[in-house]
Amino acid sequence: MTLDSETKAVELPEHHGDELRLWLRLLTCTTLIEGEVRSRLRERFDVTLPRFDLMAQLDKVPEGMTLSDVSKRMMVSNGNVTGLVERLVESGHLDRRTSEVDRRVQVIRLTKAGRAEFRKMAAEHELWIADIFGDLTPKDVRELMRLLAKTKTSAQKSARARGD
Amino acid sequence: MTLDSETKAVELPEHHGDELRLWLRLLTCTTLIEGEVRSRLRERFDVTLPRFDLMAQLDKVPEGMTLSDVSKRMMVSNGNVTGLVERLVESGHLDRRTSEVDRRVQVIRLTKAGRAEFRKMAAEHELWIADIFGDLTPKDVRELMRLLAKTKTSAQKSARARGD
DNA sequence: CCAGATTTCTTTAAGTTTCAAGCAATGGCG
DNA sequence: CGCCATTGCTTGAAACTTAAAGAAATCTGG
Repeated sequence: MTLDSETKAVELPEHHGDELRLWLRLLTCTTLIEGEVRSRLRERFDVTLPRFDLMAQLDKVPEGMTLSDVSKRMMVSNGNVTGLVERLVESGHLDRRTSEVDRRVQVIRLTKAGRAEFRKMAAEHELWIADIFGDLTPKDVRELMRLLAKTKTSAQKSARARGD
Repeated sequence: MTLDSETKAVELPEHHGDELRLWLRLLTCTTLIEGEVRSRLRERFDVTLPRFDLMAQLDKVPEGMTLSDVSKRMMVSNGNVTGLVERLVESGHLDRRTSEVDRRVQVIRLTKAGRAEFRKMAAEHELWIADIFGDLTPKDVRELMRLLAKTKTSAQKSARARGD
């Protein structure tokens, strides 16, 4: 019966409300900011957030990336990227070609026009973000960075433990 | 020219990269956790995250809420809620009736079955969240709560300044 | 009372998103 | 070489999401 009581001790209803509240607050913050950025992007540049995000990924890598790379970086499904890229190629923002060393692979890059347009948007976007986080002191920012890094690591560990 | 130089001083290209990096990290964290929760909900209960979230809102208010209330709380559009509710009524989780004092208003509540199913899911959900945030100390949690509250206030202020 | 404004919800179109299934190309191994 | 597992991407179905326009009920100021 010792084992039994020990087992019970571990399974006793613990106090997890704080973590739950933290998660809800994290989600609220992100949703709030995301909505704000989304509506500014639409209003100001008539562009959607996913399009902007995709272009942001590509802007960092002039030589281009494969669809899989994009999909991993954006943490969205492959099929999602296929559709997004389709529309961005259609609108002339992206350039897409099949890799010559591996014909399964599609390499996409920003076109000249796409890059120019993105840079313009990105410059304003950065100001919006600075404004949105405007009440935080540099110390707050550092501290949040640190705690979110820790959170990310913790979440990744938990995901990995379950089997990715 | 004093005014000019003062103006310039304000408009000098400032250092906003930190805020941008913070926003990206915040977004990464949330996306990561959201994806994890989403896939556990599907795997374990074959339910989508939006359905779960909607039921979570309703669980807190046994007498029910209007669609507008839900839409505000979840920070999603009205049309979105209309569709979600439709499917959840269809599946027997929700009960919907027209208010008698205002015939524009639809009041929705969890059905008995819906509530029972939600409670079961919520119990496990809370454990997942605790696990996902498992590396954070109680102090980390408190500090994150505080900083995210500040962030939320700042973001709301910025949104309001633009005109909601 | 009643005309216009507002609120609540639905509808529509376009786009985003996931998951699962499928296809094509590659790479490894016997 | 030839099988077959893997990888990269696309497709298809269902769901989710938004913005915008519309319909119905209510409220408000004259």
